[in-house]
Amino acid sequence: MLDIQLLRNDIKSVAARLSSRGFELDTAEFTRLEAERKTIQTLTQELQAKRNASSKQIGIAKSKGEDASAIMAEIAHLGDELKAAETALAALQAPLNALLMSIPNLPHESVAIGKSEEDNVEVSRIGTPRAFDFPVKDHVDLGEKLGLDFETASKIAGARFSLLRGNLAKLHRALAQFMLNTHTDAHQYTEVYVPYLVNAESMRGTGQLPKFEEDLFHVPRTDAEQLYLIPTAEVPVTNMVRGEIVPREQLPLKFVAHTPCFRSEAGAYGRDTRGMIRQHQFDKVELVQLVEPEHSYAALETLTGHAEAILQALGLPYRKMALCTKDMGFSAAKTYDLEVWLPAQNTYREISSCSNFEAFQTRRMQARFRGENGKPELLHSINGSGLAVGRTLVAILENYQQADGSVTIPEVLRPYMGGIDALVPTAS
RNA sequence: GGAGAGGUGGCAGAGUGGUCGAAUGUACCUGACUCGAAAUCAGGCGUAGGUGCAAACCUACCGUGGGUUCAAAUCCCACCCUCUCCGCCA
Repeated sequence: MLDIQLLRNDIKSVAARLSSRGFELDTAEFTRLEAERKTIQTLTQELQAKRNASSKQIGIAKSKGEDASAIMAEIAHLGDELKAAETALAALQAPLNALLMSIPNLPHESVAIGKSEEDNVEVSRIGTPRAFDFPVKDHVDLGEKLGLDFETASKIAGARFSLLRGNLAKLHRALAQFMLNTHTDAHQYTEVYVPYLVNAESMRGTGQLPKFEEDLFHVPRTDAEQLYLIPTAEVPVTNMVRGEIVPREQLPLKFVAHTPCFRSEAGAYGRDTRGMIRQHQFDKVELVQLVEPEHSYAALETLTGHAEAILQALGLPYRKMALCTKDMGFSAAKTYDLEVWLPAQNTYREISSCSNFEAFQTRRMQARFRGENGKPELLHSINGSGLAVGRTLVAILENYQQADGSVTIPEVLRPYMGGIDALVPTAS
């Protein structure tokens, strides 16, 4: 959510910055609603003030045993008038608030203006894709004999689910463990274990609601509030500070969580249907930081570096992309995507997305700290995948495959794998 | 699942219809005393919003949402959450 003051004071430049990301702000509508709101709010408050003053007089008169019927007669008509004003005000504030909630974040000034993902800027390219002297297989073909089973998953649940067996499942677990240990030990994040089902308020806090309801899995309950399956650990972790005023000396807050993520992929029919690139359920290790505003862009750089450190330790070639205005998510002010090399697709594919949301999320959730002057100020939130576990597994399979269909296990993962150095295909 | 208790300011805790945005304590800030500190004394100390150049004034908020009333922290209804005991349970 943007600061409404910004819209009141300088809606033209806000609209200009928003149009760079393809969002056309209805400035006429906002200005109209806002002008009406001002009039009606002032009127409402005047009526309330009158009522309060008179009620006080009645109270004083009665406590002295005097007759208050004169004052009471004077404001007898006030009730209906006030009720009408309050109703009118509420009827204005609802659409005003809905409009405000539907406006995406302003892109940071360093973000390239673009029309599509074609305009994203490559910041760096690390590692060299390996030269293969045999025809490369993709992770589906490789996985067939290594324990990757889509048929059974689809029998159990349906399309866009996967099932892992044996050492492949263990490798998946090893990746998550390795990432968690690296972030807690080397990068000083606090590990948290969080709910995978959250309430609507939390979804509003991080920006999934009200606009992206169709992307979420719902869990209706007969005798209780509806819950949602988390699409990313960003939701429960960032909402830890919802409504809190964090003591300044505790900042920055740095959390890491390993959770499954659930996405309906409603708008993705037909895209990435092969393999485990795009699933309804996948695991992710998520990094979240809550920092003072002046440090948030530095924090975005270091957090992105923490995600990169995993790719580097695993020896996976990747590139770092600075997303252009059009390709960024709704809540982000600036985003880096990390894209890992997938030899079978002969391309780089997103494996991590690291964003600075500035105060966009924390304003919605009123997550604050006490600034130098003692006044509460909004925190900035930053998060990023460090990394998506399923896609990392895919990258390992494809980049570390051997001619015989086996897959070498990267050095750093072997301690988590009981010392074995390769996944070996089954005979059949 | 059954029975009960309760949600008030950073914390504790009073307040059952009227000068209550809320006593008191504590924490915190400022000042006085002190060489300094402690103790003591005095003052200050919630959040959001509106009008205004400002000073200031006004409005809302006592778990959430409705309702009754001239007036609600206080009465009524619904919901959410927490705690205790019993039962069940990974």
